[in-house]
Amino acid sequence: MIASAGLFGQRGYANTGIKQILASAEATFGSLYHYFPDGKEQLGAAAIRWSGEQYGRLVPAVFDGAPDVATATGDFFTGAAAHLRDTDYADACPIATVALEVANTNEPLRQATAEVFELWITTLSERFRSAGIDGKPARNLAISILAMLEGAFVLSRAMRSTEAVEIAGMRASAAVRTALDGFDGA
Amino acid sequence: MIASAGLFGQRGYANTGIKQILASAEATFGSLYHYFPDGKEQLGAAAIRWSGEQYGRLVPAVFDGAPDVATATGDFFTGAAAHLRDTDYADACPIATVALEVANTNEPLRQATAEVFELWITTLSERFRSAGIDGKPARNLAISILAMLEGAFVLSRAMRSTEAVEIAGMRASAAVRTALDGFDGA
DNA sequence: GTCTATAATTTGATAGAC
DNA sequence: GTCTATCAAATTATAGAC
Repeated sequence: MIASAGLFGQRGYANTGIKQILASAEATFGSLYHYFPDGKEQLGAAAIRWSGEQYGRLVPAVFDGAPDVATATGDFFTGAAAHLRDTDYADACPIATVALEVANTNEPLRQATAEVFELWITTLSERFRSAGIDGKPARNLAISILAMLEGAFVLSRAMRSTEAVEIAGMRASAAVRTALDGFDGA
Repeated sequence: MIASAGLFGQRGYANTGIKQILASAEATFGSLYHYFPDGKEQLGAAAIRWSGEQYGRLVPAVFDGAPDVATATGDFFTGAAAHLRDTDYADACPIATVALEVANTNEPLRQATAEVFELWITTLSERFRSAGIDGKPARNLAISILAMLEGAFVLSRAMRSTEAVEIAGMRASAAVRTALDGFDGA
């Protein structure tokens, strides 16, 4: 599972072969089709949901240790930039590549990615609400920040530079701080 | 070319077969390999660059008709949201899907996507500079806005809702307006 | 230059031994 | 439950007729 999730996230769904996954996981066809009778698609959906839950845990991991949600948001982007560098720009969002691939070609997988994004948005929104931001503005802020992160990942991976993630991180952090100060609720 | 660019953009590189492209373009193997001797990879690189140039033309198309660059930025996102709806969430960024797929698996194609992103950033930056924003802040603003657009595309396509693009558009427009007012240069 | 037929390889999936 | 051998289909690419 962890192997397939990693490969799907880095290379995409269509671009990752079952044999490649089996080799990476040191598993065989027999065991894979025993646990996933519907094959690649079922494995893909499970990998998406597993990645979504794992990556979502970064939110408490980062936010619990920060003095406030604006700082935490900045820290999240800083950490993402470091991880990008450490993995030679391979590890960014674990589901974005697949999400774009399957958006109009595979409805079950598309639903899995949509559920994960909704989970992340909800998780972030609750953090902002706990910090005193109203419900709707908190959700909009969460969507904005997730969009900045996802888009910055696209640019940073393609351009092999953390510049985009760093710039987006500063802007995201500033957006949260502004919302905290009550001057902006968009 | 236009057919291959459309398919690559909507379904990704690995997920789009040559036969599918030939059928969609009503062409044959003979003509394709006559113009693109190196096959799919060469076609992919050409499609990325062609898409990049075409999509880049939307910037003057939108910005020339707007009263100021902040309004133009908002208009761009509004237009993108409408186009998403019109195409059943198939048409968003023409190169993002491929960019993520190839970032760590195909260096020639990765370079093509990086060049396109750099072109778009430059194009946007010049618009902001013409509006009176300084060089470095103008580039950072362009990167931020492109990241918001790309990320919002990911969320909107996966969730089949224009919500993310609309929210990102408001924030992007506001960011440009703030930069114009000289209060912010990040 | 354009076409069809085919080659060579790889893909996801299955069968059946153990 | 796990393995290997194998299948049928699809993939990119090429050859050679026209």
